[in-house]
Amino acid sequence: MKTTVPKKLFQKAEKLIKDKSLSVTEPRKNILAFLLKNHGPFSMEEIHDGLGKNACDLATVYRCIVLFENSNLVERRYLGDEILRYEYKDMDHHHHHIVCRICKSVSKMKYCFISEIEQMIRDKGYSDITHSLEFFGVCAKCNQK
Amino acid sequence: MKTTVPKKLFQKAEKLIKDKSLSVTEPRKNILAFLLKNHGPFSMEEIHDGLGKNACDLATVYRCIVLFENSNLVERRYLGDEILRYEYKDMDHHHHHIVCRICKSVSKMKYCFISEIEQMIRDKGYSDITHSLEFFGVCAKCNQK
DNA sequence: AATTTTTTGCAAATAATTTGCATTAATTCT
DNA sequence: AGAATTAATGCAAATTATTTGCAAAAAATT
Repeated sequence: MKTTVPKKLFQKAEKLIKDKSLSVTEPRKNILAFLLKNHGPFSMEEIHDGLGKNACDLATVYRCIVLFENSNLVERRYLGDEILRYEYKDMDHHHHHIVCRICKSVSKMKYCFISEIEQMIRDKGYSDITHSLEFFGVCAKCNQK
Repeated sequence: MKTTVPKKLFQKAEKLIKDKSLSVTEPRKNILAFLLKNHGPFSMEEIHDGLGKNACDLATVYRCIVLFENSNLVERRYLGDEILRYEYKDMDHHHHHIVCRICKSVSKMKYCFISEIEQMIRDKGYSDITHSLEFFGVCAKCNQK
């Protein structure tokens, strides 16, 4: 991954962090800017590598991602293997993923109509309902082989 | 957990294992019977403990569960924390879960109408589609406190 | 600019999962 | 059914992933 991140995204990252009243540090800016640039989701290691070596310690990635997750800036994804991955949580673009079981490619799915189910759950007395929805399959390319 | 498992379930477990042409061993029977008796889903440790001490080694639980998963006898669940859990995969009773974010209680949800989405994904060239769908919220009890 | 508070890097600790291998158990083959 | 073969298990050790303590560095506050 390891791509150059435009200055604009650093500024956006900085603003997002500030708006959550978190202190703005180099590692945090780098990590969030990386996630703004690249859709992911990425594992901790992938994020660490993506920043380029010596950007910050892996332990710092763990700490920042957990912080971002608690601040609702980052969303954790479970994609069927044992690795947890993270991506920027864009409130305006709720979506899910389709993961190929063979090549592990991930493609975005913007459709999601489970609000009816959520309403049912709300009727049972639950509040603050969220969901996790991912699809798995064998993609067209892998089917050809 | 650690409940006594009726003989009938041991026999059912044995049959299920045999039908997948896997060798039938004590640990495998115990583990599957435990999952037939208790809904779960359970972590590796919970399964191990549930069998009663000295039933088999924890490493054996890992090996058996992975085997069962590959044979489609057991289903892996991601419930929002970092622990993966497993339950018996009853082909006739596809379902999902609602997890309370506070007390972690898990309740079953038999509703699932995402076949339309799966069709869309199929149209994109994917095959063998499955999905993972879990809901999270704060349950009625926890809301009272 | 100085002080206080928070975060980071590094190393070490912990926890989770996997593996090698000798032993034991299950299956297969007379 | 019993011997031979194959596969699974237990145990310990190795590996991997994640977390933590603490001194140093950086950010926020004054």
